[in-house]
Amino acid sequence: MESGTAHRGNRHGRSEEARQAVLEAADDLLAERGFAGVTIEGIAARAGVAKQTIYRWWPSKVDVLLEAFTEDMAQHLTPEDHGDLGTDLRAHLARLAEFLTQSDPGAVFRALTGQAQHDPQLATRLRDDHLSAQRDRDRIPLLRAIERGELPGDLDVDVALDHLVGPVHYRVLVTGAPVPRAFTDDLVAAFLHRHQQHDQH
Amino acid sequence: MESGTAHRGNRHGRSEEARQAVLEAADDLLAERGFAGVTIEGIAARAGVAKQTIYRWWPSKVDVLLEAFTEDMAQHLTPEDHGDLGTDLRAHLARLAEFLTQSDPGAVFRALTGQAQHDPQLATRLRDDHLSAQRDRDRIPLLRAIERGELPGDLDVDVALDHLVGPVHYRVLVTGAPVPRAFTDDLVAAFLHRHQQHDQH
Amino acid sequence: MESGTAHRGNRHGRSEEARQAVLEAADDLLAERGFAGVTIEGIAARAGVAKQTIYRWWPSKVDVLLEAFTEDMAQHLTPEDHGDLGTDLRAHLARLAEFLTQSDPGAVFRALTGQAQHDPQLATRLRDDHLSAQRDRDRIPLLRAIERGELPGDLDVDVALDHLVGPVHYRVLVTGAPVPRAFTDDLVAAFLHRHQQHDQH
Amino acid sequence: MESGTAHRGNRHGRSEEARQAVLEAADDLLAERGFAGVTIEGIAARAGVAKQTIYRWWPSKVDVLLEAFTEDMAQHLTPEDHGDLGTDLRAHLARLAEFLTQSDPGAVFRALTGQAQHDPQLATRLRDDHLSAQRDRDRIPLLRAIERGELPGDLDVDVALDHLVGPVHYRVLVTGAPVPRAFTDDLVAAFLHRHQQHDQH
DNA sequence: TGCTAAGCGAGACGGTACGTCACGTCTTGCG
DNA sequence: CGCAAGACGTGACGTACCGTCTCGCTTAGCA
Repeated sequence: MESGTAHRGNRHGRSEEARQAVLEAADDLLAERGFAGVTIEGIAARAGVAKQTIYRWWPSKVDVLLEAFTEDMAQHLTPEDHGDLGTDLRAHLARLAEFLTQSDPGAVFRALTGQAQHDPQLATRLRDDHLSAQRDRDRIPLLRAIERGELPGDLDVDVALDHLVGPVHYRVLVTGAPVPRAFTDDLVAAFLHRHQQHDQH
Repeated sequence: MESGTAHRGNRHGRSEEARQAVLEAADDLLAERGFAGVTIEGIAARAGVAKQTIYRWWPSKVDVLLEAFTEDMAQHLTPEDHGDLGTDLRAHLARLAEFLTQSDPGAVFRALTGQAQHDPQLATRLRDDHLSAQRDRDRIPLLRAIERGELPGDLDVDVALDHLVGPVHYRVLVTGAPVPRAFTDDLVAAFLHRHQQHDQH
Repeated sequence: MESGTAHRGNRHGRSEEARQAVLEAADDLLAERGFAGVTIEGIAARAGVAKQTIYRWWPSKVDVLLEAFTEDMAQHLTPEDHGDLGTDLRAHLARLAEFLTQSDPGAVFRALTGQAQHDPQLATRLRDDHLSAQRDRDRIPLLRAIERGELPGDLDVDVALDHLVGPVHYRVLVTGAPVPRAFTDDLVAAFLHRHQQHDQH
Repeated sequence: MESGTAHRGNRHGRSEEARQAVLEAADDLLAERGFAGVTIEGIAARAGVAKQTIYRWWPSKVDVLLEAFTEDMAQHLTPEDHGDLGTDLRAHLARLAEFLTQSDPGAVFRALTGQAQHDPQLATRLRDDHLSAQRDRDRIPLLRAIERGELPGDLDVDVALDHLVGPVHYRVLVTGAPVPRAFTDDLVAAFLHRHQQHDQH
């Protein structure tokens, strides 16, 4: 885009080159030195970019991380359709656990969620711009199951979601315990046991 | 002990007066200005204490908050015994929700948990020194129920706990959604439905 | 040069405005509160300048004073030519005494010379960068007199200078005795008596 | 004195042991790290003495150094009587030069004189308590010469002294030039040339 | 084909907080 | 009652980043 040519200084708007360098530098610094080690000065130095260029396009360092984060999130965590609620949920929760505990964008998510505890504005932005989209994706298997008649039509989908993904986030953010497949499968089992007992077998 | 006399600087060690002033100042600053507004300089100024006195006894501001937090936590969140699992759990989860969302030490907990996402050492300390004690308290109603025969002896208590308190923490730390009594009661209902089905109806 | 425009922070380097404010503040503080009262923090506060700006350009407070001193010194203490050795020397020594005991830059000189007793590096710098230039100026009347034939060509000019200015510095730095015109005139008389005895009477 | 027994804590007055340890520690620190490296805390630590013990007996670190200095000074620099003014003066100035440039107490003298440029109170104390005694000793050869008739009775002895010792101090404190025997002998020669010309032949 | 305006790198600036050092005062318990 | 020990309030140190600013270079699109 932008005609594709690299350039330093022009009148066509921002340099895509600089933007990418900033996002990568921020990601790298987070991985290498943790959240506190991400500083505007550090990003600028590592990206070979002027501080002013960062301030021109991002209000703060969390915004840089948010943008870096956004690019990666949707690819992961879009649930597939296996035609069966239990299979869908087991697969999705397992992917969620792996995303949160293993992936680089998962690390960014944890850092941003941590920072959001200190910064209500960030919390709001994180929820509105990013988590709500993810919640929408999370909802898909349940809505499909309702359509299929596997779940009652009056199910409170949001509460159901909290029961399913809540314990996973709790382990990741609070106890630090691992989130093995057995744990996520058991969550799904509990959920199905409650809401599908009469339909089962 | 020590006959209770206040003293400022002597060979018996630290001034209890200064210690209390620091802890209170840190708590107040967290409540008023958030985690970023808690500063060693700010604590010192508000507590009427020298910076050096803080550095003498606490390695960092999170250690001050941790100590302040410890003093408050146990009082809250020790579950009572109503002789009935459902009643115990409903009461305990409601108290937990209220602690996390309404109380001052709950705010400290959220801040420390947030910071722990950036600082693995803090995460470890928080879990080992504080959360594990709370987990032990959380376990009490379940263990009592097992003794009473209300729950099967082979129940995985830790997993059960994650199912119960996980969604509450998830709402508090991630979605920011409120945690009303209906939500916690429903968590308990789901739990009882699964593990006490034979006794029900 | 540079068209003389003031500027605060740009790639051409430092702000002349800030530089002047720092030098003046340092001078003022020395005059008002003495050497111990000259503080980087104090200079910064009085000059309305950030501490970092001082550290960026001067390694220590003595360097600030040295620079402030340099600006003032040459104006004073450049000997005039009266065409006569005795007149030249009497005028020059009187000016020196007045400079050392009465003037602000004289106070800076005393402070720096005092500090140089504690700091050999400063001593070297003070001698090489500043005192040697002054010694060169001091030498002028003697060299002119040699050219005129008033003094023998083989006179050891450096030793002669020590005889002339040494007692003045001694009173200023050590005994604290006043240095009246009679004292400096007498020094000149002693000097002329020794080296011009054939011309006398 | 003090009954001679070493003691830690008693009611017989101060501990001579502690006093000596403090003076030695101060001297050592001055030699090893310079004036800025002499701190009350450092003296206390090295002497194995409590800070309070130092503050009890000395108002400041310069007082410690002053006391250490006093013990050494008189031994040096008491002029001998050779029966001849020129011999007396040449010997005395040579001893003075050696004291100032080579000896440990000479280093203390330079440090204290340096500090006196920043601290008028110290300057006064230094002059009244120490330099005036030395001036008295310096005067002896001249007074003896006046008695012997080698010098006129109306000689201004103080001015004469300044002419003799001033250039030596100037080299030591200001230019840092060496003070060889030739320099001091020449000072004496100049002095004798002026005041004894009629007696010479 | 030069003019001109926007994005860029560089980096100085006024600030705030950091964590350290030494100050001089104090309070205690031992000898 | 002098002493060792050492905690205390105070204030300056020198450093790291913050977010703002000014500058000169580079480059495209317009004149």
